[in-house]
Amino acid sequence: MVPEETAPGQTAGGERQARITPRSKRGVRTRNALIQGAREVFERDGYLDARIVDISKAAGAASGSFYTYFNDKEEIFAALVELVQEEMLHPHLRERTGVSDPREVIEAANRDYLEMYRRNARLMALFEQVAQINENFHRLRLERGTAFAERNARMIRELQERGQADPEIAPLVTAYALSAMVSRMAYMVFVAELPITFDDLVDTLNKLWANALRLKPSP
Amino acid sequence: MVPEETAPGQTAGGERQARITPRSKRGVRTRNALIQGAREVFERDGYLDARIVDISKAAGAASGSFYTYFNDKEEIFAALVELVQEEMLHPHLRERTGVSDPREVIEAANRDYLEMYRRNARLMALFEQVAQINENFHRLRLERGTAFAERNARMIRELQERGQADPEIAPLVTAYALSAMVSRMAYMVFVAELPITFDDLVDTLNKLWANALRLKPSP
Amino acid sequence: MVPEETAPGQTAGGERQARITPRSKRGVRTRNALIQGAREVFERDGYLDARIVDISKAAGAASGSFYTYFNDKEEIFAALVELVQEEMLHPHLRERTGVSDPREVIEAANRDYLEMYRRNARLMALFEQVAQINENFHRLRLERGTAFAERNARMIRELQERGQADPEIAPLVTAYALSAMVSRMAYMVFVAELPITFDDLVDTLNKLWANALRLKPSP
Amino acid sequence: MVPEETAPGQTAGGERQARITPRSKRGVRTRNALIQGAREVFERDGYLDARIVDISKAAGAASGSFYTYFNDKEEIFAALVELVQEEMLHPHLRERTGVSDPREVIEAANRDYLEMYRRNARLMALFEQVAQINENFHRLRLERGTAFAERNARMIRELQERGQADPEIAPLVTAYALSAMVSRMAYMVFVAELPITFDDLVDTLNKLWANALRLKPSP
DNA sequence: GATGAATGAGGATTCATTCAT
DNA sequence: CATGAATGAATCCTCATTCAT
Repeated sequence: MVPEETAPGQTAGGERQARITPRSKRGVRTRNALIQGAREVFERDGYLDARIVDISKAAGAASGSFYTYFNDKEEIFAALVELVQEEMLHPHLRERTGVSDPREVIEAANRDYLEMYRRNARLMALFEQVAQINENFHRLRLERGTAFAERNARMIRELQERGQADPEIAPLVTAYALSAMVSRMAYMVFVAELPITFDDLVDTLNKLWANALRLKPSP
Repeated sequence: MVPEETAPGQTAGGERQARITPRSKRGVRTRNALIQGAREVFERDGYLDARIVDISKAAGAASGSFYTYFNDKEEIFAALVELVQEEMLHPHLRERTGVSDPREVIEAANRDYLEMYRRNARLMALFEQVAQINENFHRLRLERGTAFAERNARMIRELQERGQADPEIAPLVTAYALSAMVSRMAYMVFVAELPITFDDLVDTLNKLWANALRLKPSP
Repeated sequence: MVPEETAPGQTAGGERQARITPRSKRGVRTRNALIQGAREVFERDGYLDARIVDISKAAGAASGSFYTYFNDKEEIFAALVELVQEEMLHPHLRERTGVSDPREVIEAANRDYLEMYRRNARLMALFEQVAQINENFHRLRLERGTAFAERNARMIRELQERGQADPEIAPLVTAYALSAMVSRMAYMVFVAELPITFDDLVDTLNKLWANALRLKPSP
Repeated sequence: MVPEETAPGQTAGGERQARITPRSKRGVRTRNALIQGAREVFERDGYLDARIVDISKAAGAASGSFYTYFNDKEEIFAALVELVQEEMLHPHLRERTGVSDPREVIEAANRDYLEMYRRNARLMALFEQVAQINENFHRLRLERGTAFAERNARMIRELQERGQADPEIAPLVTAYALSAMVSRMAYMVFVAELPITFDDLVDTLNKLWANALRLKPSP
């Protein structure tokens, strides 16, 4: 029950002269190589120390080629984010049809999120960093988080109405807070490498969610 | 029940040519002016865009004077952090002797933290940013957080032993998680300006803490 | 009585790898499109800011195609000049056979020149600019001007011999000077948009010519 | 009787971050060295091919020092123009008090202008070039020319009123045209090196002025 | 100690020209 | 012939750091 706060999809920010979208096969190859190169360099050096030349070199291209497809670091970062999004959310798609026990839904969502985070730890660290550095991505992440929290808040409200959750807690604030808890812990364990096992993390977070909402125990 | 994760105290990082500690009255004045200038510029432009010249100018000093006292931006930032620490924690000092109800202790601590965060929002935003940018401050914040979480974990363990808290939850992970929740929410409300009132924030976070730990209700 | 100083005909400059002269119908079409594209872009952006890619794009061709026909910007500019020359001089062709009164000849020539300049103001501005930028076109324009001035000088000398013009003035310098006056005024009115009406311009320049040469009044 | 159209004095164009005006003696020296270096390089390579590094090098300074005082080539060019102005107009100041014969006034002015032009031919060529390249200087020159022409037009009108000049010619257009004639000829002789002697040039231009205005002969 | 100018390495960006398809 | 992407040399510009006064 946490935001996919990490993966901005829309273009973040204002445009300058839009660079081309490759028409030829070769163009597509180069553009992709650049994005992969960017990923490599970003993950290795961080956003700030990533230089255009290095990205190009990592892509096996000349530095000028970078500008065929992107205006600057921010733009290729946005492209990377977009590309990586599916990749990251993919196993999230495992169908949970038929699952109706709220506790189970929440637990599965948390686990999925944490697994995704673990798989993409370096990338998530990068997103975290860029959100602190770049206004556009900062905003984007907030918007994601908001959309997500509103969905969760709706769920909490329903549970309250059905008498299955603590009626005293404010749904929206709660939704934000519990998501924040999970995503921040994911950061601390998988990026900052807090020595906590995956299972302890999942278990504890799930229990905390359940307790916090005062969910009725599963039958 | 949250970390003072924000205020590194030891000098963060390795040494180069140590700059002077001012002896003369004039020296002290200049050094302080520089730190205040740094604060001004950091808060206005962010850590990355803060230029040494601007800091010096804001301090009414020549850019060369900067190097009389500091080696670089990182060093003056550390000095700023050190200076600001007391200022930030000040009203935290309100004595809570005699308070023994755990719920009350927790609620007071959360409220204090959130008030401090609100008062120093710009500075906290800055610390958050720098922790993402600078290895040394990143590490420092983790250490703070760890020390803090361990203290909280101890408290949780004691409550569990006294039968006052859910025995199922792992104390350390829980301590980390709940602190993370509070500090992250502080960021989102006071820095990102999520439209949530202060009272709603405090209330909800306190309830979530209490629920999460399954504290027995206050008598 | 002014130079067609604007339209270089010979190729201006040295040779490199000579590009092809199109044989196929398609080739002719592309080459012409490029020249028209060049005109468009030159007039819009000026010579300096005109980029090969833009010229090609304006021609509906790929940037590589440019080099099938031209080596560089200078070369296509020369081609443009050549092409445009006829276009510019066209109504100049109005026959003035039988006209023998020198004053009338001069007045007609001036008027024709000024009309041509007005019609092609953007192009003339461009030529003026390029002559200041490019050595070859600079020289070319001088040569044109010289040829033209010599012709005019001859005319002046004849008038002097026939007692119809001031014998005191040096024919060649005068020829240069009066031409310069007319062409520069054309620039100032039609390019720099000095607020002077066409008729005032023609009239005054004609009177100044007549006065300067001390032509006997028309009978 | 020609414009000092060549020497813009006000700052030409919009500003960015204004660079410093040197406070120290050393600063003044460097700034001047840069302007002299600019002059050297501009005269040698032309405005377009002048590179910042070369200007700095010619000034015996590092390329970064350039930016201490100027934002770009345009700005140092403006400074050069300003500096050079007095230098150029200096002997122009020769008092002509007591001179009242209009013919004499005109002849002296023309001669002064032509001498100035000859002395500063390389610089004047440069100004001519830049006026064709740079919008701001283009405009500036026009303004100068206009102010100048208006003064001359006034003089012509007075002469007409006193019956000393051809009443048929439009004063303003005439003023523009005759100035244009002189300045353009100066360019052609001293820059383009048309093989005309200084005396022939002065004499002829003076005669053409006198004729054009139909000045009464000097007594 | 303070000043403020000088330095120059470092990185971004453009665009003419080439060349494989 | 046409295409359009790739190349990389050439400049511009910033700013941390040094240093003479």
